[in-house]
Amino acid sequence: MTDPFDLAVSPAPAPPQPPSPPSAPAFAGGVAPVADGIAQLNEMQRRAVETVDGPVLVLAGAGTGKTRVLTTRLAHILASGRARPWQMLAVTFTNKAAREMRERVAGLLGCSVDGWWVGTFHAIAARMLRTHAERVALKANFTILDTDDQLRLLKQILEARGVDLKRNPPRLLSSLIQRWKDRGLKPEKVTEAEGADALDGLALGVYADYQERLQVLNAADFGDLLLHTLTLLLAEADVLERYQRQFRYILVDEYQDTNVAQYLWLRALASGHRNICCVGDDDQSIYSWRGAEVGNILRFERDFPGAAVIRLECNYRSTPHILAAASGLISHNRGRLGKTLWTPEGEGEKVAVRGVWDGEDEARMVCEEIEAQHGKGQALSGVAVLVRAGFQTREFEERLIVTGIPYRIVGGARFYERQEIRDAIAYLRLVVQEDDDLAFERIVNVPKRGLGTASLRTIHVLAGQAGLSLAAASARLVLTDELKPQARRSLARLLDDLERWRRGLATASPPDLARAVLDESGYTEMLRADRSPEAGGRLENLKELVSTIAEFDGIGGFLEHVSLVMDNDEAAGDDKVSVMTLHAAKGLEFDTVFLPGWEEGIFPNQRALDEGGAAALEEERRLAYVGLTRARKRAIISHALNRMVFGYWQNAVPSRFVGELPDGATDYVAAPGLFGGRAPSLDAIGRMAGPDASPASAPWHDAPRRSAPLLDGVPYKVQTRAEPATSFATGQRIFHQKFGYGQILEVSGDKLQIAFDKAGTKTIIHSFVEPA
DNA sequence: TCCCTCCTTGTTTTT
DNA sequence: CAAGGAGGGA
Repeated sequence: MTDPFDLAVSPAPAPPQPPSPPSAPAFAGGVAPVADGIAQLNEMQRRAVETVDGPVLVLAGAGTGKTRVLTTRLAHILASGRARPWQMLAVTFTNKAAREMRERVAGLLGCSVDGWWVGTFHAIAARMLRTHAERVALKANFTILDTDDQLRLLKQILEARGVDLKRNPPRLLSSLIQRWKDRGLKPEKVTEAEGADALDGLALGVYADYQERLQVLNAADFGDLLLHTLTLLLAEADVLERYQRQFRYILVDEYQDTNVAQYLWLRALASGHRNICCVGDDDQSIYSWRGAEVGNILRFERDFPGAAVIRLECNYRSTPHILAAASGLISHNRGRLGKTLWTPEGEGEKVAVRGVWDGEDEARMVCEEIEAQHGKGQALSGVAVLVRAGFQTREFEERLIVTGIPYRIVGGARFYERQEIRDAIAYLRLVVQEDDDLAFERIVNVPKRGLGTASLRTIHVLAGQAGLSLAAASARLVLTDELKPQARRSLARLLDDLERWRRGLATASPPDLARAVLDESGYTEMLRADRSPEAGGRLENLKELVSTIAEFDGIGGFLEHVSLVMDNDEAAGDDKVSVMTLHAAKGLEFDTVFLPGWEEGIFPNQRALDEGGAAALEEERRLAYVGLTRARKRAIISHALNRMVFGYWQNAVPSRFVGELPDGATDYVAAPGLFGGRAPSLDAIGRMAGPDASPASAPWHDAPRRSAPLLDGVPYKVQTRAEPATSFATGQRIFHQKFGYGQILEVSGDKLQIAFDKAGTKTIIHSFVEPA
């Protein structure tokens, strides 16, 4: 196995940067509020803010004011005149966190933060990459692929290799490739042994093909944003130097969630002045499945010797009982740095643990409790239902509707991932960049234009042979008789439309143009004609999309936003109950938190356990810890005894986590009639769900999937047909697949006038013809 | 080419 | 149980 850290940057032992000359503070108006802000901090927080130079690692437990420290620190550095705004780099993990940081800094300093380097890893990487795209053989206007594009591309590659898609689903390949990228490994960096291991070497080959295709398409996926930027920094000394010099201070949020690529990226940038401050909590590391390395926390002190380590342990959020429950639970984990959270608050309610009959009962119990709380004056916006996996939201949603409690599903099917939105975006992408083959494929027959697989194949063949984009190949094909008249006509129409819209880029306002595209393409009409229940909502979504575009400078800016900010920042202002996954809840807090589905198999999730073993169990436990620590006043855990899984009723064992909660902090109540009216002993639960308990694996986990025998397929090439055209002369006899034999009447460029013996006279591109 | 039906197959978590 | 894909018929 490769040690990814071998990629090390030469540590460029830059001279310790002298403290910047105390220039006039850039934010005269902001200095006083910043001083105020600092004055309100506790001692540890203040140290974390004021230890400005050199490497700093802040271990911040849940609810200890992490975000506050981060934003105050940023503001403090600026207000003290050590750096100008563009000399600060602040990276977060999620868009939500980035947004919050921007808002709070803007509030603190009383100025706009537009254009500052505050954002997610991906957004910042994209920004750097656009500036230096040509260094990694991309053009500055490269497309950022979404998951859907990625899968389609992989599917094409697999098909071209003749691989059985059922045994090697694109999703699996995608995640393997993604994992390599997370570790900062380009195809040539993956070691032989590891490459050969993954799907008998298939995966590595596909990875290489995939990267090649992305290059040709002038596209990058999410992983590439980081990977290419890393390449940039490691291979282009001048680029590295430029950014090292520019970013005098670096702040990193949610540091425990960084993956290897991100870590190397940070280390490269910080290796000169070493002014890097990372804030994280090992107990809240819940993204290892995405390549996050908690080890980065430990590595930090090694790579930045002399780093100041500051612990924030005073919790301002939760009651002692909630804190005790969370601490007790997390203490079952072995691999942790260890923190002791304490709170100045008084007693409060114990954590409620409820046993119920089944999922329906659970939803009913939750809704009744919400109504009761609401009756006592609890705002609904202070209530959250946190589930392990997305599909669990459904039964709550149903019950909430019946009960009439306003709610919002956070993060569910994200706005920009909906089909109609993607289609619309594909149209816009194609208007902006006609070479975008993936967008072309997506919309060429949506709405139906009679351009099915056969026509598309023809287009592909020509595109491959002539090295053209699909749109360019289509433009040539419509001048010939290669396609059926009907297909040819509608393809021509589509190309005309695109051309006209493209001209509109200069003249029409972005929203007007988008509306025109949707109407004139027939997309809107298609939805109107659709009688299915979703159609109405889809039209609504498109309207919303069009109005969103108005907020951006142009279509281009909008598309960048769409690719990177895939969440919809729903107005959180309304008084609604939030329903979301535990992952989505990280960084949030609520008065009342419901934690349903604490059952073996669901939480901890069986699949995670099967794949990740003991380490995965600890991550599940951290997830439980994250869930509990979201609660300010009240936490209600529940488990059902019967659960419908895949259409079958299964009886469920309470989660081992229930048994791990410290007795004194919890209050167990079983629904009347369960356990003969008495609570089961928590010991018993612990025993039932203990490490030895291995509940029957769900049916889909039975046997490890066997990989298909390696099909030594044709190496993937854009070209699907071999020979380049031979030259043709007037009068020559030729043969055509579809039209049969004929004689060439005229040669003009790559087009031939041919009199076919049976099919009449037609115009054909020479590559479809062979000498008779 | 498109539509319908049957069948399989699968549910983490997200930039 | 659902959704999505494959395959067959119009």
